[in-house]
Amino acid sequence: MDAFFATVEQASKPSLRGKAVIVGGLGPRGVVATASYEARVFGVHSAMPMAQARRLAPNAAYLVPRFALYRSISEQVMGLLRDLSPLVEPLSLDEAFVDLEAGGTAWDERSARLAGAKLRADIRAVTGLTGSVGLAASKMLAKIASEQAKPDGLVLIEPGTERALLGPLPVRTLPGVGPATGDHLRRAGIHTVDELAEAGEDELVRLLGRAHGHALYAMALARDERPVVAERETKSVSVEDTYDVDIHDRVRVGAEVQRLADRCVRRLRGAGLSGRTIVLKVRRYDFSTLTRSETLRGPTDDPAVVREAAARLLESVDTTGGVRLLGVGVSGLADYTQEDLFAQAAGAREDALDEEPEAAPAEERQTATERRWPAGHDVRHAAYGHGWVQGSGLGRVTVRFETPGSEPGRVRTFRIDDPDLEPAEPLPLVARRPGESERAEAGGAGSAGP
DNA sequence: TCTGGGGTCCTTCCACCT
DNA sequence: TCTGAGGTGGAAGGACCC
Repeated sequence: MDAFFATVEQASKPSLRGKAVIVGGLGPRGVVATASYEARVFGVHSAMPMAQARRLAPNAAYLVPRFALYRSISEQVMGLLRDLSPLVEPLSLDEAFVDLEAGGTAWDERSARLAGAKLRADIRAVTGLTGSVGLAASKMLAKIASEQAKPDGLVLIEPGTERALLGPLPVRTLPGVGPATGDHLRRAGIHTVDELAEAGEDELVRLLGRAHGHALYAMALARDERPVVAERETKSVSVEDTYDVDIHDRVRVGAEVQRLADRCVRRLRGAGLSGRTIVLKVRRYDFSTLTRSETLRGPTDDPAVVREAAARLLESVDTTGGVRLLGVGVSGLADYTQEDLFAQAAGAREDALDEEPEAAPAEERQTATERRWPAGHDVRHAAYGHGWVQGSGLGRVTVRFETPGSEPGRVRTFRIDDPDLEPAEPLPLVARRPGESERAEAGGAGSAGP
């Protein structure tokens, strides 16, 4: 999908179409999750600090992500992919590999192009959004082709042309070559994929280590035999929070770790999992990050056990100077627990989790009324109907009244405690016609969160 | 300028065992 | 009895991806 989060927001908000839209964390330490193509013209891109984005594109629309909505649209698209083949490997909410051969698509250029074109048309019909398709003989090449196809295109790499196509490209084009590896190679005088291949396997292993060196050499020769894997087991579950202001108070740090442990266990249980290794992550005031971990005798999903382990791990960490991020994770996962066998926790197994619904820390410092109006979220007004929050502050909330199918709408401002105004569910991006398929129904606003 | 959140995989080091 | 090799598991850190 093209600039997925930003495109969804433009589709649901007519006044933002053709405009610079930036989705991400809006706090003082937020970063850009997705920038619309209009915003990229100003130099804004993913992972950029939000403060920098605001300087580059001061007039862009800034919105917080609505993951529940993105997830529901993602499910619609993944459904279309599974219509093509049983072998679908999702990479993220907006990207997946599909093994067309396993789905019965004939192994020739024309059939592949037809399948890709039909998919793009289906995605547009079902979601109203554009998607790009890369067709090639391997996952690496399909990925590169899809990058070249963006936005709203289809690129096919013909068998036999792979090395000629890859050769002149910068090494950073290859998946797995990030800033650090890119720098490393540049210092060794390697800039293009051709130069990577010329360097030879031994040299790459010497430079980058065994696994990375072998893998990169194979990719430079356009060799990639990795199969499309439909089911991937989860290996770890973790939660983390970056705080708007560094935390210095050791007691508060301890309390935050306990909250994170509870949140992590809630996620763990939600997935029907338990785990043996508890990991504490601390990012200090100077951005140095350290982790401490402890492996239990058996897997647990007991909040008390995870809390205790996290607290023990925290004891070995110096937090003077302040912490900007805390995280708690569980790995070594299993789908059973051994509490009964090993009695990790003395005393009764308590389920304090359900009793204390907790708020996200970024929201914690806001008042209850302010918290109801995050920028970009949907609302309904008793008199004016459906709209979305354009901004709020100083006791006021500004709402633009429009829907995915309407013309750009008008803006009105209300008091944040206006009784006629309430949060609303997102509307479907594509109007449903009578008798439309189950999938469009299931993927619509119905399953999206508040 | 000042760096999110949720993951995966790899490397290095160390302890322990055979 | 001492020493070394090699495997394994855990801990910690780093790179990368979206």
